[in-house]
Amino acid sequence: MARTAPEPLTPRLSRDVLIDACLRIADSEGPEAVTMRRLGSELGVDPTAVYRHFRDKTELLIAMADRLLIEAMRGFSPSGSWRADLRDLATRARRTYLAHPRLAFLVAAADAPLPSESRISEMALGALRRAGLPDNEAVLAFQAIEGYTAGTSSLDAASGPGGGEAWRRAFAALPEEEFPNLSAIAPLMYREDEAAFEFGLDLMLDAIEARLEAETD
Amino acid sequence: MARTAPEPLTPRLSRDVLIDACLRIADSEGPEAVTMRRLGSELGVDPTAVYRHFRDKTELLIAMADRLLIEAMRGFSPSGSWRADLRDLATRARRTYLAHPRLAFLVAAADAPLPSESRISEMALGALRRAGLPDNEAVLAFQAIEGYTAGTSSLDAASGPGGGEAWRRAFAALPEEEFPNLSAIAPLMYREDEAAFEFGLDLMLDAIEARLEAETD
DNA sequence: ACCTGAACACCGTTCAAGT
DNA sequence: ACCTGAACACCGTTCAAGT
Repeated sequence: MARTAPEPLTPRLSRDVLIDACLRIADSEGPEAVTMRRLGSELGVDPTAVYRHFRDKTELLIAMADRLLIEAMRGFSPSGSWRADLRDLATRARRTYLAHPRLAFLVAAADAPLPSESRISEMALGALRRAGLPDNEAVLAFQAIEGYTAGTSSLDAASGPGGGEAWRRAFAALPEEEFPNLSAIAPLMYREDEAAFEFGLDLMLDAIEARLEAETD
Repeated sequence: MARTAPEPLTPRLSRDVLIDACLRIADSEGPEAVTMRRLGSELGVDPTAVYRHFRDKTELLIAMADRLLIEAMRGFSPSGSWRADLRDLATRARRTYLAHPRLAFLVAAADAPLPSESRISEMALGALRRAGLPDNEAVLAFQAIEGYTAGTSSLDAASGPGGGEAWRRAFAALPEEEFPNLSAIAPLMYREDEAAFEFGLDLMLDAIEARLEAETD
């Protein structure tokens, strides 16, 4: 009798399908929920099937990071203002790191730059050189802004939501004689992560601008 | 017959003894080696004995972080120059975060400020207020500098030693037409984490200084 | 009061086996 | 070529029991 066609030739898994599942789990249940077993259950597949497509979990997460950073930069194009460009790039990266607290660490610990990272670096270095910064300073400024953006955003993401309130209360409760500054300023502390991030970014950009003016004198 | 004295009244464990053991293990084998079982073997004690002194592992690591930050600030005293003070505080904190890559995350995720952190905040806010910054700006500047220092240092610590060399090679190998800036600058990238950190810190301090001068005009 | 030890509910990963 | 499933070597933590 007629035999049915041989078993499915199309693989059920692929790198993209796995990355999609990672993102779905991370977004709905948090990054700590992304385990091989959870991934297997999400896709109705044995947990160890993942190893047919990625060497290990780190390689999978790195691929996810690359996807997220590419997505974050989609549609960016230089505006004519180096300052606006750097702000735009930093803001896009920040949003990604806020949504995925562990991403920056993964990227930093990788043993090669992600493709997305090369593209971001290219764009940011382009902005700094167009601004007129000499190459040696462009590198230092790039590293400073990159570290600031990735670092502060990751730490902001790690601090629990509504954590600011608890810290203000703790600071306000400290003895005034020993902590005169903190006592006085307590009500203002950690109110707006976003404002603090932009303040610090603008400090750096202001100083770069001042440096450029000094050099053209 | 004479009975020996009752069993040892002095506990074999204490919070300080456990923190010491953590530091010994972290320094010699890296932070990932600090497990409850390893802690037990280090002290010749059952791994679960730790729970008599700390609620969970996080509480233990937070106590370790507090110890390290107190140690880092030992001997600091205001110099008369707000700028030198902030630089000194940031450099001390950076050294600690470089030596312990996960510390900043722990501190950020804690549900209350560490005692050491209150003291550091008090000193840094004092410097910014002495500089002449209004309170609302002092808070933002403090948060920016704190995040920059903790963030970049933690990320620098996470990147493998000698990682810079691999990244330079990868950047140099990119197609020049698509990555003109990165190709040109590749040999200069990620050469000196320390120089980049100080460059970024000085950018922020320069901008704060400029702001102060503008306000007194 | 403090520590032990078995046990539980997890991890990432390897490897021989299936289809 | 791709997936399964048992197994290994780990984790943090709980709880009843010992002394």
